[in-house]
Amino acid sequence: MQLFAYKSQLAYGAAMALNHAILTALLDRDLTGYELAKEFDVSLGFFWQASHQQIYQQLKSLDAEGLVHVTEVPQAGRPDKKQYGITQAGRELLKDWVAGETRRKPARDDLFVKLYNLGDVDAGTLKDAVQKRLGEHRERHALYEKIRDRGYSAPKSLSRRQLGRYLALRAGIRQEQAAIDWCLEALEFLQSA
Amino acid sequence: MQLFAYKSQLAYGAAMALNHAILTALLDRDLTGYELAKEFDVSLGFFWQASHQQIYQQLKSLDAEGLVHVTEVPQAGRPDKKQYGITQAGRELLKDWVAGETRRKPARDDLFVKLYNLGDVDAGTLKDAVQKRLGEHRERHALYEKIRDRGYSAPKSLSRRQLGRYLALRAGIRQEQAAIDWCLEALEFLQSA
DNA sequence: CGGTACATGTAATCTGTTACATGATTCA
DNA sequence: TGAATCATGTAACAGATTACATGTACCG
Repeated sequence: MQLFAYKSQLAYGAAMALNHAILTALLDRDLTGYELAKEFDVSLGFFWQASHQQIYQQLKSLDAEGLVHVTEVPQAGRPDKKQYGITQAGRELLKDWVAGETRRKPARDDLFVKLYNLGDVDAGTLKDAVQKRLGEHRERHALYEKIRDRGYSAPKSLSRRQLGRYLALRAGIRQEQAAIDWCLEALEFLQSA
Repeated sequence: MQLFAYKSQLAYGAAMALNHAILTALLDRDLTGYELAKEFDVSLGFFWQASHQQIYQQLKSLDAEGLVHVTEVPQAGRPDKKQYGITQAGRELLKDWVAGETRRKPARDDLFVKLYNLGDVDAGTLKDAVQKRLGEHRERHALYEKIRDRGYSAPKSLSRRQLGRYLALRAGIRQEQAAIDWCLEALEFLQSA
């Protein structure tokens, strides 16, 4: 019964879900739900976002499946906390997942769907949306570069573990740069539209 | 009661959903569910993907909300079809949506989460995943360029409607190019890891 | 006194995916 | 005969979002 539930949810090659991201975060060190939520606001969260509500629910089910273990830590003055760590079963599941199929998530960006409406709406509205997006991409790009400068100044001599994170960061930097370039191009066209 | 349901689902500034993409597709001309599904395999579907199952369900609820109208077209020899068109209410809702907030979808790409596992798994596995991804991006990039060459050779003299589509396509081209460049960079690093 | 950080959760709803289901026509 | 195209759907489930809920400690 347990086995069946396990198989159906997290079998080899299963689609990516928050579960795998949480287990990945726990490879480094044991974390509380709260700390995990913070991790998903930065770093890993740049590539897989999740809210604290989602995280607490997933931790419960990961625990039920034996993929993480919990230690309750009583605290004076503040709420008790639960520290989660990855189990051997969790590590094995992660490895299988990494070795399995990697599918691209279907693209879903409303800005581009909105652009399909350009013939029927005020161009200024869309120009503003692109302008706003430009700001967001610039901000994110700057953040990524800051992280790179601080922690990855010598990419050729990184540990395997660090290299993975560095490559993900490089992907982020390139994505943001491409988005910035596109916004500038689009704004030029929209200027005269 | 009707109004309440309408408000809660598609109010001004509401989050993007398939509904808006469907209404956008219907701006051009009336379509059947089947044709919409095909549209979501190309063109609009590059920026907002959807399966036929989802589309048929959404069409039903869009009809119930008066945002589209249906004409049943009996056919000899093949199944009858239902042709959908956007209503005035649908057009207004779309306009409000375009004018409303445009939020970035949270990034969720399992490839990058997998890279965080590089310290604990065989590098070859991840190299293969990046290699595969490279092929997908190259294919998609080539497709976008083909579409551009065929329909948008003179971008400076496009109609407003065409310009919107062109800019979305340009975004796609830039995204794919950035992804290709990243894959090549990553492969070089993973070669020696 | 108000805001932020710490700390954890439930419930309802919405959205998307996968599996299942049917049936004719055309082309190789 | 078998695959592709046309044509439409239901049901179950998985995953994500939003709203709601609670309470302490510390800093300004």
